[in-house]
Amino acid sequence: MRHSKSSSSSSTLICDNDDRSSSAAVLREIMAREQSLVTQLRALVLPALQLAGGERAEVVAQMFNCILDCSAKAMAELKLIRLDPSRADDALPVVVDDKRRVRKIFSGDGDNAKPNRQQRKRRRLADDSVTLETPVPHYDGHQWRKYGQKLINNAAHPRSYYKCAYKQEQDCRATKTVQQYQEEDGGTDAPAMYTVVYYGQHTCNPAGNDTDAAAVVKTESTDGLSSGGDADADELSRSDSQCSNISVTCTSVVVDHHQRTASIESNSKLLDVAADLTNAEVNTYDQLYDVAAFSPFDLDTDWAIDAHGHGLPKYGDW
DNA sequence: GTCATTTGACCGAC
DNA sequence: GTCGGTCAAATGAC
Repeated sequence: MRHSKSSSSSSTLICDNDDRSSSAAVLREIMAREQSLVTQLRALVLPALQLAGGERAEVVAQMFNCILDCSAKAMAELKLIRLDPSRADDALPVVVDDKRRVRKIFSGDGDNAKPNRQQRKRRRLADDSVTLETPVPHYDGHQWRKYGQKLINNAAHPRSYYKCAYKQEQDCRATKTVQQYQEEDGGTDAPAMYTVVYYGQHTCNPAGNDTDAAAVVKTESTDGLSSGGDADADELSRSDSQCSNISVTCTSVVVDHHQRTASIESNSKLLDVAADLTNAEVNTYDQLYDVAAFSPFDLDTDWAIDAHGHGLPKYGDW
């Protein structure tokens, strides 16, 4: 995480338009890195928690989803500020889209529209996306269905296209593309790296439960405190404290100086979580990145290989 | 038989 | 005209 950029930009978000756009760009970069780290950390932490006890893994999984969701929403808000600087003081989220795309979609209702074809191509602006770089592109907490693959110009590997597995059931329009950009290096144990671009927000609810992760975390926290009566009580209580702090962040997505500070504070808790679970020294975000980038695929028999030859940890269905 | 993936074709954006 | 995103029939795995 680029602390220096974060701190230097934190006081200039609401300023003149140029400074605001610049700060928003810096924040977007920071948050994209944050999302990448959280995604990789989740792939590392959850299997370890699953071995220790499934219930806590479920809670942590919900927390990770909550954090990623908050980041995505904050990113979207930053984009709105960039597109319309007058919105910097407006906390209400609105949907923005490419004007041409909107016109095309609505004109599809016309008599000249070809059946089932008017929305076939919906080119999306880069502003409608979140990009991550990760060694575990297929492990992000959502279920996806591959619907296409294409060779892209000047790319060594094809790009795969995925849509949410609940698109038909719940009309969830989230999609993503996955493209490998770095070969696996057996000499240095460096895993293959992929660029994952997410489009749109998930509107599905796969478990059919209340998706208010903050509320779920709060409930678990109460249970944990009341039931912890042995040597694990202190550890449980400490984890619950982390849950509570993160849930506070997750309940708000307004992007201002206050929120960014809160977000960074919560993410610093991830360093503690990573250190506890990996028995490694994780005091900086660079170390967190190093730990999260470690690939245990070849060491753990509880890892499966998916249809694409990628390692997937087994800890239940998402 | 069912479901997910593959793959060629289609189509809009550039 | 080229490129890239999406569709849908074909194919394969179970």
